[in-house]
Order: sequence, then C-alpha cells, then structure tokens
Amino acid sequence: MRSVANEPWLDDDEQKAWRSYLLMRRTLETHLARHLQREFGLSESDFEILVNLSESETGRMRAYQLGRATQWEKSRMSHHLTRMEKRGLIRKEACDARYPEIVLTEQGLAAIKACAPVHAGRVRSFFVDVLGKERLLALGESANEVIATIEKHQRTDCPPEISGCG
Amino acid sequence: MRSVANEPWLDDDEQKAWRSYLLMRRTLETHLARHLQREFGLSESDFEILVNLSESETGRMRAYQLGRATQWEKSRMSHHLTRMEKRGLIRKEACDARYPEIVLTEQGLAAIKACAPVHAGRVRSFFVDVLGKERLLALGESANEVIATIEKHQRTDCPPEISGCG
DNA sequence: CTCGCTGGGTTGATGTGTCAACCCGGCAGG
DNA sequence: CCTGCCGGGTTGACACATCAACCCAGCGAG
Repeated sequence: MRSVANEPWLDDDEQKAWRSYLLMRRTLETHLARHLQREFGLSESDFEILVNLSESETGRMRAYQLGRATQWEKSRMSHHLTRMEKRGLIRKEACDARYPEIVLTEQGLAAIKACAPVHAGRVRSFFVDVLGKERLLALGESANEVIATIEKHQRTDCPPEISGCG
Repeated sequence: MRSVANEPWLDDDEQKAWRSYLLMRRTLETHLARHLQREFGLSESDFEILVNLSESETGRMRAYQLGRATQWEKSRMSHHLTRMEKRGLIRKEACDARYPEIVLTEQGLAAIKACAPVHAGRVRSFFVDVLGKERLLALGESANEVIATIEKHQRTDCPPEISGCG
C-alpha cells in the first residue's frame, strides 16, 4: 500500500495536528453526549433545542427560527421536533393557522434546568479550563475564520440554485 | 425563560468561543462530508477505514486493529464493515479460523486513491491554511491536552468494569 | 382568475451510530 | 471433566441525519 501512503497529502506536522483535532473532536463529543444521555436521557440535539427555547423570552419559537439558530436542515428539525414532542419535552401549538409554534413544556423546562449546569461544568472541566482563557479565545477566533472561509467559498463557488456549478 | 438564561454557566467570552468552536466543527464537518459523498460516494467513516487499510503495508487488518486505530465501538465497526463489504470496498477473508481479516479490494483502493488528495486539499484550504502552521500546531497541542484530560478522568473516575460508579 | 413559483413544513427511504444482548473459542479454577 | 469468565465479533432494535419528494399558503405575472 506504499503507493498510497507514500504521497503525504499533508506534511507530517500538519497531519499530526489535524488528527489530534479529529480525535479531540470525537473524544469530547462522545464524552459529553454519553453523559448527557446517561444522566438526563437527552441527546445533544435535544439539548440544543431546549437551550434555544429556554433562551427565548417566551419559551416559544417558530421552527424556522430554531432552524436559523441551530443551522439544522428543515427535515432534521421536523423529525427531531416530532420525536421530542412524543417524549413530552416540547409541544407544537397551531397559532398562526398554518405554522405551528414550538413550545417548551414544563417537563422540557425541568430537563434543561437540571442538565444545563452539569453539562456546562463538563464543558468547563474538559475544554475551557484545559485550554485556558487565552488559548480559548484564540481558538474562537480561528474558528470564526474557518467558518467565514467556508461560507465565502460556498457563496462564490457554488451559489445554491442560481447557476451551473455541478 | 429568564430563570434559565440568567444563570450563565460559562461567562460571555467563554460561551462565545465555545459556540464558535461548535459551529466550526459542524460547518467544517458538514462541508467535508458533503463533498466526499457527492464526488466520491464515500462517507467520512468509509474514508477513515480506507485510509487505515491503505496505510498498512499489506492492505489487510483485523477488525480490532481498525478499532484501535479509529477508536470506534466494535458494533459500529462490524455494522460499517458489513455495509462496506456490500458495496465492494472491502472484503472479509476468513484466515485465522475464527477472526476474519479485512482486506482492501481493488475498488476500495481505487476509491481512496481518487479521493484522498482532493479531500486533503480541502482540509488544507479550509482549515490548515486558514490557521497557519503556528496556530495549527498549537491547536494540535491543545487537542492532545483535552484528550489526555478526558482519558485520565475516565480512568480515575469510572474505571470501565472494575468497580461501582454507576 | 389561473398558473407557477417560493418558502415553511412534513414525510418516507435509506445510511449511519449506539446500546444491549448474544455467539463462541480459549482458558483458569474447581 | 465441567463451569464460568473473557474478549473479538455479530445481531437487532432503536435513535438519528440526510436526501428527495411532496403539501400547501401566499403572491406576482400573465
């Protein structure tokens, strides 16, 4: 298999750093997700929805607002809200005739209140405090640059249904 | 919902940096995964297996070696290898009586050869080059610390099947 | 008015990840 | 010998994400 492995598409340092990043990504995510699931029966997706709802003044939002906040695809949102409603974490209320509002239930509120501090504590112990303020802020800045680069690319290279690009 | 939102479990800077990280994570992953899928019909999981196999001298490994390399759960590995075999990317060969070896097929080799440079190029454009060498290496170092912290915690706090901890 | 488009939202098929349970060969203790 | 455990691997049920197709209200062009 040397024919493949002999052509390093990233140099050694870069490769190592990239793989460290990937491993951290997975390790951290798995760790956080598992605890959230085990202790509170919530997935990270549940958590994200609940956080957004609980941060709104009224505890109720339209699905597309949640979509903008979370950057999820609309079908993912729809499926997930359906599942969350089945579990009693949220409710869909038909107010505006056609577009239902997503409402945080008592149970959903209780869930987020219970798990949020614990979750944030873990984020702190395993990420924020490990990096320290300086490196954390630098990483946040790097992250914004990466996001901006990708978004710019998507806009210039492949404007989503305007003209040919593949 | 102020009762929840008024208790910032991370301070503003930390919160912002953490959310930037999360967004980068999702944006980058989605971007890379989508292109890999669209252009080569491969998922990131496929890619990871193929890379590992192609980096071995012989193009064949036992499943648990792949498991150690990728850190996947064994059931995930089993399911995924089954699916990859169905698509002709790998083959399971029963050599050691009981434990089958995973073999890279011609088709799997062709796939990884075709997509790896393109994928690496994207990693470079959207991540490596955006950060630059210095910040990249620093991030790699940070990542290793985070990983080490989580692993240490798992060992001390919850030694996987030794004694009670829930 | 009607046609067709747009955009929020739903649905179903499919591929994927996780958990828990299981299969089975090897091996240590009785 | 049997019994029970260990560990690599499989399986089935379920939760989840993505894609493509669809539904339907509003709206602008004809």
